[in-house]
Amino acid sequence: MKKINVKKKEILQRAGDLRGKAYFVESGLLRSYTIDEKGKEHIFMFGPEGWIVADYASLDEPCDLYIDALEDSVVLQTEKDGEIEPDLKKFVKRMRVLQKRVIMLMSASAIERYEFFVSTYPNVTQRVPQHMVASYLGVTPEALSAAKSQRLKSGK
Amino acid sequence: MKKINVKKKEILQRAGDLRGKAYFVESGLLRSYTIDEKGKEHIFMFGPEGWIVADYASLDEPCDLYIDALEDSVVLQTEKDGEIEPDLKKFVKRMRVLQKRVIMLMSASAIERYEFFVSTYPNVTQRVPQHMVASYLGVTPEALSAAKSQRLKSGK
DNA sequence: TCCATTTCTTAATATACATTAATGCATAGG
DNA sequence: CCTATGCATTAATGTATATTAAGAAATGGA
Repeated sequence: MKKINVKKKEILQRAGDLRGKAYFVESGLLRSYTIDEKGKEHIFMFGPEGWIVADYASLDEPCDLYIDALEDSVVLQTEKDGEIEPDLKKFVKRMRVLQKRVIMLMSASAIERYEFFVSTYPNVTQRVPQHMVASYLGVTPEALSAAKSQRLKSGK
Repeated sequence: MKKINVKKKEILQRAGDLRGKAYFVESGLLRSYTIDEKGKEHIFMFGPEGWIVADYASLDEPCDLYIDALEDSVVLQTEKDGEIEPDLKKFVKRMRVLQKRVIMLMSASAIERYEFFVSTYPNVTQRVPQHMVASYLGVTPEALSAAKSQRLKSGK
């Protein structure tokens, strides 16, 4: 637990980093964001005073998010220790699922969402009607059906 | 902590309910979802074996989500006690923000997202450039600008 | 078994949003 | 103070997805 001063535009963490920290914002403003394959930024969250900004990658996984400062800020930096309780660990795991879902909803096309869904829930895909999958993805059943048939045509 | 058998199509929880429970799925399949003003369902998550399904409303707030069973299931129902630690409480709060964000991204138009953002971050709106707000909302700066000017024309 | 209902697909049309481009304004830094 | 850069807006065009509608296949309940 270390108090640090951060200058505007300073980058605290990059995607791919291991051992990401958690940042409690005392004053100023942080943000976390991803950069997609096309180089486009997608802001995951803003962190004004009183908020906590962190990547919910597990301890052993690389981060998905960049974190930087939009204003000069004072933040408390804390290690995401391995010593947290099992209850908390479960929460972190579920936060990560949500984090990925948000990023996906902000940036992915219908077919990309579908492929993400299949990899997240491999054994659910065959157990629910497709219109429910569409509802989960945030698209209409018709759009999902069309996207899937298009994928088949264009190889694979 | 109570083990219950749930029949397919049985509804475990409705939006508006107070004191929502958390459900650990031993076998079968649950889902949680919202219903928007137009009556359209938006599935928030599926809960196959091993997953936990719950609404992240605080204890004193009404739930946002319906929870029902897509297959005959066996679930452990646990009270979301007030006796959780402060650390966990913070997590629940942040889960709720994410939950609302996911629902919003699945169902809301650009201008609805903007209004949601302003109410979530009232004191951030004026501190960040609008193109960053757009990035947070998952729309382009141009689309946000157009949506806002359109709202002005059509009364307020 | 049969019928009603649900589910999936396809197609025509509509629409919200993305993309691209140009312009004017504000701002920060030398 | 001047200039380069970032920012917001507007407009023209393109595209992915929504909407609406219809029909065929699958499913479940009586």
